[in-house]
Amino acid sequence: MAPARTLVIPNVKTGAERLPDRSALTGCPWHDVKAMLREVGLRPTRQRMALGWILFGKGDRHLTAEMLYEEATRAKVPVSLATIYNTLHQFTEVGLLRQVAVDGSKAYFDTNVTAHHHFFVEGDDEVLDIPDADVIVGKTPTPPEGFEITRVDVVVRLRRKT
Amino acid sequence: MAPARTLVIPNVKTGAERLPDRSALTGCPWHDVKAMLREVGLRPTRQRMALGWILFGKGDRHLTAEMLYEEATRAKVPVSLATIYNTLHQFTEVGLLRQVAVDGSKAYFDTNVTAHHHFFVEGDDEVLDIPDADVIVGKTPTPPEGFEITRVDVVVRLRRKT
DNA sequence: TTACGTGCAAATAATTTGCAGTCCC
DNA sequence: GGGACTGCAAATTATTTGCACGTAA
Repeated sequence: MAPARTLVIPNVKTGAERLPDRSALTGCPWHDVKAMLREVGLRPTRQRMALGWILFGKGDRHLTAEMLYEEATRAKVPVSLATIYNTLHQFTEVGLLRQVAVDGSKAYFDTNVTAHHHFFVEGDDEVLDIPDADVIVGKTPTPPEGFEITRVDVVVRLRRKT
Repeated sequence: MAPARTLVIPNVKTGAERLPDRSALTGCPWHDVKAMLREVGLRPTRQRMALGWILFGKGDRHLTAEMLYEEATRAKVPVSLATIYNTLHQFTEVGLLRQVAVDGSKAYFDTNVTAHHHFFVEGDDEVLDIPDADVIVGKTPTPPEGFEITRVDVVVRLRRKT
């Protein structure tokens, strides 16, 4: 009997609560990104448009700043690394992205901001979404006195079979 | 055969002056640091002894390299940061420590190497163990073809109640 | 003795910041 | 035009490395 999802993640968000509507992103990416930026109150500049396009133009992605920089460069979009970092953080603040801490060294940004968890492939340093129904946190632990839970992150670390 | 010898720690002037009962070393089956190091094949040098003492002398701990460095310095144990890093990694390799990736920026080392999960206090950047029975990963997800699971990490992020 | 350890300082890697110049509204 | 945005380079932070010297077995 498929019990209802046990995973309950208290999604305590400050400020703007609504998740940006990306349902229409299948259409003209350029137009969509501009609307998306307007919606969250970010000025649709050339570089933010281009980065938004790269980020949200092809499904769920997990990128580091460096990866996005290379991709932008490859796409002939001249953006500085500093702007990449700024943009990633701004997008995260307004809820367009989610930062995931899978690996100690670098920060990954996830275009899927709904509640879900991750595989992390050791060695390749690759991040994958875990299919939604696949991980269940049975019992959310009781936080210590005076604290509240902001998020529960599950990282399933993988290695290539020998 | 002499019984387990007193560990010689140079001039420890912190509050924890007394020699801890080694039988109470939670998660550490060895009876003293020297034996512990021998057992894992590491030469018991002065600095490794001192760091092992600090790490395993008082229950489960979550330390960064910087924290351990400061504590060693405070305890009048002259150790360089490079040696701290070397030692932490060597200890991790032989299974005395476990590295936890809770926060993107710095690496935490946990003296509790048994299977368990963590609270992470945002802002304070503090790491706490979650009581053993408190989190249950109900269903381990199926890894993608060709991969096997090495570990499942659960991080429950906390914030101070306002 | 001699290989393993250690300290120091310089080298990397990831990210942030200061500030002058640029561009959207 | 003015304030938001961007780029560059220099600054920070966390960690690693190269190499001469020290020390446990």
